[in-house]
Amino acid sequence: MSERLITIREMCDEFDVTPRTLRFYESRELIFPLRRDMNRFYGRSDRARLKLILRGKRFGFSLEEIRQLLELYDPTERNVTQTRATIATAHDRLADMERQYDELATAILELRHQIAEGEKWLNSIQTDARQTA
Amino acid sequence: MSERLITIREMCDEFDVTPRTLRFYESRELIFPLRRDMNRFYGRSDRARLKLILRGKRFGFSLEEIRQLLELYDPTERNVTQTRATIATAHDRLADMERQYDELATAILELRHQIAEGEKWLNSIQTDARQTA
DNA sequence: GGCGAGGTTTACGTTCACGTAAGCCCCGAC
DNA sequence: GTCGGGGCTTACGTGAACGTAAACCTCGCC
Repeated sequence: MSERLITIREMCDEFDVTPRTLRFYESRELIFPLRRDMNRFYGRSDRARLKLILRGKRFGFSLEEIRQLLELYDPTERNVTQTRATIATAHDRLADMERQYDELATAILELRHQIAEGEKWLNSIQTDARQTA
Repeated sequence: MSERLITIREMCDEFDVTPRTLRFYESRELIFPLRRDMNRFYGRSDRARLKLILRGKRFGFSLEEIRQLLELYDPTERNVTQTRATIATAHDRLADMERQYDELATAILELRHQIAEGEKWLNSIQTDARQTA
């Protein structure tokens, strides 16, 4: 299938990150670009993983938590006991995310309400100004 | 109404944080406990604010972003231009949260799928073991 | 009256997730 | 040939969000 490999710069442009960030993620074993004479080349899998990494970060997960989750998405040389552990922690993360989902719904409603209140207050001030004019 | 004031220790127990954390939030002007002869006493407002702070943190917001949001929830001496700015950034945060809400829904579905795949794989291994036995 | 528990300030230490700078290699252009 | 551009490693710096230690005060209690 001749995987389309891209350089670190193309990767950075595509995902809006710095080379330092990609090398850092690699050092933490979150991505595994192909190394050819000292240079890095990123394939489809690396792009998929980076996408998941950035998404995980937006949800407030640490890189270590994300690394554990990535093991689940990656069907490389699975060991049974290892996979069991991965799935167990994945269940925990899933529970976290479901809790966060509900909380987020509540927070969004409350924030909308507060914004509406604030705007109402601003309008009342405007009205006062017009009346006293 | 004789507001029920609680000590720093009670506050810590109620929200599972350390005294250091509460003092730190105070130094960053996120909460404003009453000071009586060198001691801190927390009221209803402080508890409400701390709840919002901890929730904001779970969503990945920085303390500074949270501080700005808190201004919206707090109707103390509002200035018009100030409130306008607060509401503007609140709209941004709201957009962030709505994006995150949608992303989270997708991520949850994908994670559930991956967990199911992992469990299916584990079962297939179990079956192989039985068959080869 | 001493002392332990709980509060306070000040200040340096720590972890995470990178930023930034120094120094080196290699390659294509001028 | 050299020179700039891009990539590499190594290593120290940084901001956020606290942890932790030192040194103090004060209150209730035996």
